[in-house]
Amino acid sequence: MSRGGGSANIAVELRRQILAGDYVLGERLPPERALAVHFGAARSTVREALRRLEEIKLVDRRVGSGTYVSYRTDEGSDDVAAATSPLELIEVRVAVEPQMIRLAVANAKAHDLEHIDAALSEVEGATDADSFSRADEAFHLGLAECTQNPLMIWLYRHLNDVRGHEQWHGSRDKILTETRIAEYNTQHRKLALAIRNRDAETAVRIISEHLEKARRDLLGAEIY
Amino acid sequence: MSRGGGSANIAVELRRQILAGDYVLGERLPPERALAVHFGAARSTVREALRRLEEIKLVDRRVGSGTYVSYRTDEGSDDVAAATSPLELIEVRVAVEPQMIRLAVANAKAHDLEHIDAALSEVEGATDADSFSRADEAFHLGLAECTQNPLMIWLYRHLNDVRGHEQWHGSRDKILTETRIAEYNTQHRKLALAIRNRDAETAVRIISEHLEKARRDLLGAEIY
DNA sequence: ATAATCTGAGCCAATTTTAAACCATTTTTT
DNA sequence: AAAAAATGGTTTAAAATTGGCTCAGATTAT
Repeated sequence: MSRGGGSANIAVELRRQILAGDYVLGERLPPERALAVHFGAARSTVREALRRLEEIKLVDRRVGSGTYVSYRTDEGSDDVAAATSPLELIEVRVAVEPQMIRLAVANAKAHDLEHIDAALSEVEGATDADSFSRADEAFHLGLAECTQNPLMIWLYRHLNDVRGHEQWHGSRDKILTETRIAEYNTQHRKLALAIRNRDAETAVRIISEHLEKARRDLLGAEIY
Repeated sequence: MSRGGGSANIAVELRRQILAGDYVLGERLPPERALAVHFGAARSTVREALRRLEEIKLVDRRVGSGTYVSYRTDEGSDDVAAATSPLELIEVRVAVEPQMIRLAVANAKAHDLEHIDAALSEVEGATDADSFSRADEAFHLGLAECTQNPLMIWLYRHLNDVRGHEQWHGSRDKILTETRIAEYNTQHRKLALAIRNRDAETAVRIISEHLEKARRDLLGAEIY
């Protein structure tokens, strides 16, 4: 009981392309004659393949017009994280965080400072790169929360999403050596202190150094 | 020139660009005759594609004027927009834009500069508060695009979403007097020039003044 | 061998695309 | 204020494109 050869394979390939989003909802597939050439098959064979796709409601065929995709793919996925390089993220953080710290110093409440201290303990207790990264994200988000600015908090959550994207995990282990983690933590502690002391200039200076260091460490790692 | 296709695929491609934010709310699409050349199709075919976009309320067409995007990429940021006050938005912009401008000066390409100039004309041509606001958003987004940093562009799009939120419309007419619009436009023009001259320090100074002025105008309006 | 499938070609009917010209409105320039 | 240019709206007829269909022969799998 063979389930057809050529037409089945063509159907599978076209189905794959549609599901992969190569063709999106409403888009017209190439004409049958063109598909025939492309797949090196007879038009009748392509037609059989298209008939199957039509059967499972993946496409819709109209005489004189064409074959159209009638399947909706998930298009709302976040591809920003994928499109953003580590260096580009640092660029944005350099733009955002210094002024964010200034607002944090100005607006942090006692409750926020406690939160920061808790996050600080967390990040200082982290040993491996993975747990450090997560704790570091939480610490910086804590800084964002100090600003009391919902937009700033929302924004920083998304920066963290980008940080947490797959793409990072590769080089991260190279960057986050024990030495560097210790250095980052020194800066974290100084930063938390400066905020507690309402010392904006010192805090801004430290966060700038912090990010500059992150940038250097990153560039150093990317050489290899 | 995208895929051969026909009006359906032209519509799909334009829809994709609008949803991706390549064209922002209120921005004018290229004229039908230009799109026809670009897609290698007859004007009638492009018109058919635009007719579909109009049908689903993605664009708005005005005789003698052009085809305009009437879709705002709103998703998810609605809650933040509602929770963010005008002053809080300015705070975030103050944090983001100066460094953003620095990156813009460093990375802007000829194509971006043209885009900036077009946006500048648009914003200078605006008379009422509504069209000025939209054009102003497009102008600043153009600055973000100069950075070539996808995360920065994504970020600024969302800042624009917040700006465009209903909450603003109330006080906007009080703030955007003719005098102020003229003042803003003076700064816009100087800013565009500084970027073209690759003069980072001047550009940063102007954007800082620009935002500081916006903050002052806002605070002045909120007294009443 | 037999059955199923594929091939290649031709024709049909429906639909879309093209091309050109002209109009109405808006925008820009003079 | 007037003129020129730009832009979307409309019409028309011809040409090109496209899926639907048939059929005889070749190929392939069982």
